[in-house]
Amino acid sequence: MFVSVATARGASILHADLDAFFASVEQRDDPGLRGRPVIVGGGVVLAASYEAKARGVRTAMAGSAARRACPEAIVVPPRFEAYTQASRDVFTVFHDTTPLVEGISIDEAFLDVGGLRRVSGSPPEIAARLRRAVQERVGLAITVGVARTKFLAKVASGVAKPDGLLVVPPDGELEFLHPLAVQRLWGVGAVTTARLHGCGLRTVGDVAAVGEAALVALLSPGSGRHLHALAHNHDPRPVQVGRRRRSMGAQCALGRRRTDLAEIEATLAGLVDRVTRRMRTAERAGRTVTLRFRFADYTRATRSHTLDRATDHTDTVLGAARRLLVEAGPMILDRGLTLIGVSVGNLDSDGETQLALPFDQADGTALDTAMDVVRKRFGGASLTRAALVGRAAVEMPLLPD
DNA sequence: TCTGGGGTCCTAGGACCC
DNA sequence: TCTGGGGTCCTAGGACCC
Repeated sequence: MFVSVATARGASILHADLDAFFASVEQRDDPGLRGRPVIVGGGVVLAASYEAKARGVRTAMAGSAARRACPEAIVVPPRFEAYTQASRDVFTVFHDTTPLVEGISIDEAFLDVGGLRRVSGSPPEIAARLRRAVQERVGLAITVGVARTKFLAKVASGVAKPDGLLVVPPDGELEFLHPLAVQRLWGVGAVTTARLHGCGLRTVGDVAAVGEAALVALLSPGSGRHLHALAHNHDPRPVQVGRRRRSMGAQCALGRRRTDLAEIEATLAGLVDRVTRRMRTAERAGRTVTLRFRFADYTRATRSHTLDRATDHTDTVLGAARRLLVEAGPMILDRGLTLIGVSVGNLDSDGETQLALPFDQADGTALDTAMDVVRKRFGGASLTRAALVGRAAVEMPLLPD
């Protein structure tokens, strides 16, 4: 594990987000699709080009509804290998910009460029150069938000889409934030939006004007405090380098036809094989096997079992999955299974982890700060080596006791 | 309109231990 | 015989994200 500590000054966090990613890759690779409404995916919309979005097509919309909204749309099947490669190419550009990159998903990442001012220029300059580099080297449009915190940088890129750049200056944060709709807050989805609207809270400013206790009472302790902090622009989370996934899974929609347990078991075996192969490739092992079910009425259920020790063996995972399936058998037959998934969680961490921590003072205290954070986060882990990297980062490999 | 295939994090209750 | 508080782990459900 490594820990890096970077100075936080000014608006130095970038949130870079590719525009309509899957659809943009399709338009890049097939000139005949450029400028036209493109839908990726058949049964459900995985991605829509901006031309299709302008006609009301939305991600996750049912394919039939999308075709009704936009009959002239060109529907193409997804090419996941092409998207994975494009993502790798874009992340190479990110890593050429700064070592402090936190990948969020296949098409977005946070970059901390606070320590690069003397070498590479101001964060807005770096952001503009990053956008040009992604366009020139990968052929894709990317939107970048620049702010003092991750949350604001993400909100900024959301507002700036598509193909935009938006800088939120440190002295203009609340003026930017408070007029926005509550849905712009990270973690506020349909359910929370409805609850807030029910109380007459429609903008971030409205939420900020309500006390934390009221938000906690309305939502839950966790999300109430979270929302209160964001509305008041408190987001101390650092850019974390090298976060590893905590679970790996695979799932398969079965359609509405009746299936028997033997058929489901065969599907499950295929899913387990897929997941454990990926685990072995990634050199990860896990302990908790979870089955995920979705039923004809779109209700869901999960069943899980935690093994004594972590494994990546197909047969071990399959054995646990089969037992869970048998236990769930009556429920499945009763409610009509339409989707089955399996995932393995509790993945051990056997490699390097990097944290980037903001700190206010010069390099001497950076190390102390980092060690405090590491002790809190990793408990018994001990620091074995520390090295200064550049002017603003400290890297420390850790070994468990 | 009738829904894919990935993931993350939070909450809450119960078992179990000291 | 009747009784505490705190902590961790496991399971299940749910909201949310891309």
